[in-house]
Amino acid sequence: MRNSEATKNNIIIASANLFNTQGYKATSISDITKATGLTKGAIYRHFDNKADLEQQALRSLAKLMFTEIGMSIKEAKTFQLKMEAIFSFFEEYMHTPLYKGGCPLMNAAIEVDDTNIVLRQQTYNMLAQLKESVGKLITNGKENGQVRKDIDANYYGTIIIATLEGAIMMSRLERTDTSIKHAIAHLRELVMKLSV
Amino acid sequence: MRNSEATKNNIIIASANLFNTQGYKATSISDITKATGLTKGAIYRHFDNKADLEQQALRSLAKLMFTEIGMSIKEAKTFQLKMEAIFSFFEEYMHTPLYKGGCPLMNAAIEVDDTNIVLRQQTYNMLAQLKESVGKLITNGKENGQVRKDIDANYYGTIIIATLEGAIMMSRLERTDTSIKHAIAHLRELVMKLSV
DNA sequence: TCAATAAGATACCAATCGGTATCTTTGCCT
DNA sequence: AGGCAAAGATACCGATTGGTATCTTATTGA
Repeated sequence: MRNSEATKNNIIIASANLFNTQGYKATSISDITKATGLTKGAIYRHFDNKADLEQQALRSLAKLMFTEIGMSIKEAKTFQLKMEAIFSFFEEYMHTPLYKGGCPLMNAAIEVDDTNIVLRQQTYNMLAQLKESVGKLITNGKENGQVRKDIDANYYGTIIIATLEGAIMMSRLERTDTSIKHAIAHLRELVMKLSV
Repeated sequence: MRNSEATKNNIIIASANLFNTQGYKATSISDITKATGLTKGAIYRHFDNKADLEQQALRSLAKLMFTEIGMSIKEAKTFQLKMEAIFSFFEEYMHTPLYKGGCPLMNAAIEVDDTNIVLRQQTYNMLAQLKESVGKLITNGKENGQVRKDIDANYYGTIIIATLEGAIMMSRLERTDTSIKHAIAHLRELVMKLSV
C-alpha cells in the first residue's frame, strides 16, 4: 500500500497552513484537495470529518511552535538569554515564519467562537502552556538568583505574552516589523528591571 | 413607505454584531435574515453585496469604538487622566461591551487576508487612527508639561496598544479579566514613568 | 504469481452559499 | 380615493459546501 502516514502528515501540514492563513471555517475541503493534490476521498480516509482535521492541524501548529521555542530556550543558559531567545523567535519569525499566516494561537483564539468548543479548549490549553513556559522561566530565574525575589511570575508572564501577541497583530496588519521591534525593545527594558 | 434609513441601520447593527462574533466570512446572509427578521430581498435592497455590508458594518463598529473612547478622553483633562479613561474603557468593556465578540480592530485584523483588500485597508486605517490618538495624547502631554520631553510618542503608543490588544485576546480566551487587569496595572506603571 | 487489502479516485448527495428577478405590500401625495 | 413608487417578501438560480458510497489502483505477503 502507499505510505499512509506520510500522506496523512502532508494533509495536516497543508491544511494547517491554509487554516492559519485563511481561517478554519473559511478553508474548504476542496481548498485542501488543491493544496495537497489529493482528492476528497483520500482526505476523508485519514480524518473522520473536517473538525477532526482542524484539531489535528492546530495540534501540529502548536507542536511546531512549542518545540521551536522550547529548543531555543533550552540552549540559552540564563534567564536573560532565555528571554532573548523568545524575543528573537518572535522577531525573526516575521521574516522567516515557521508557518504562514501569523501566530496560530492568536489566529485560533480570535476565530473560535462557542460553536467550536473543542478547538476553543485546544487554543485555551495552548495559551496556558505558553503562560506556564514564561512563568517557569521567571520562577527558575528567581531560584537561580537572576530575577528579583519580589517578582510575580504569573503577572509578568501575562504582560510579556500580551505585548508580543498584540505587537504581532499590529506588525502583520502594517506589513512592517517596527511594532514588534518596539514591543521587544520595551520588553528588554522590562527584563532588565526584573533582573537582580 | 417604511422607514428605510432605520431598517438599513438595523441591518448594519445586527450584522456588525454577527461579523464581530462569528467572523465576516463565517456569517451568512441567512444568518443576518434570522437576526433582523428581514428577508434576503430586503437586505439586498440596501446593500450592493455582502462585501458592501461588511464594510459598512466594520465602519459602524469603528465609529462606535472611536466615539466612545474619544468622548471619555475628552472629559479627562490631564494626560494621566486621559490614559486612565482609555484603560477603563478596555477594562469595563470586558463586562459591559459596546459590541459583542471582542475588539473589532483585532477581529478584523486577524481575519482579513489578501483576498479582501478593502476590508484590510479599512482595518489598517482603524489601527492607524488608534495609534495616532494615543500618540497625540502623549505629544499633547509633552506640550503641557505632563510628559517627559524625551519620550517617543509613536514608540509608546505602539507599546500601549499592543499590550491592551494582546491582553484582551487573552482575557477573552480565558474568560477572566485577570489578564487585562494585569496589563492595565503594568501600563499604569508605564504612564507614571512617562510622567514628568 | 496472484489474491487480499489498503489507499486513493470518482461520482454523487442534500444543504447552503451569495445573488437576482419578480411579485406583493405599504404609505405618501395629489 | 386612488395611483405611484419605494420597501420588503417570495421563489428561484448556479456554484459550492461537508460528507459518503462505490469503484479503481497499488502494494504486500503467501
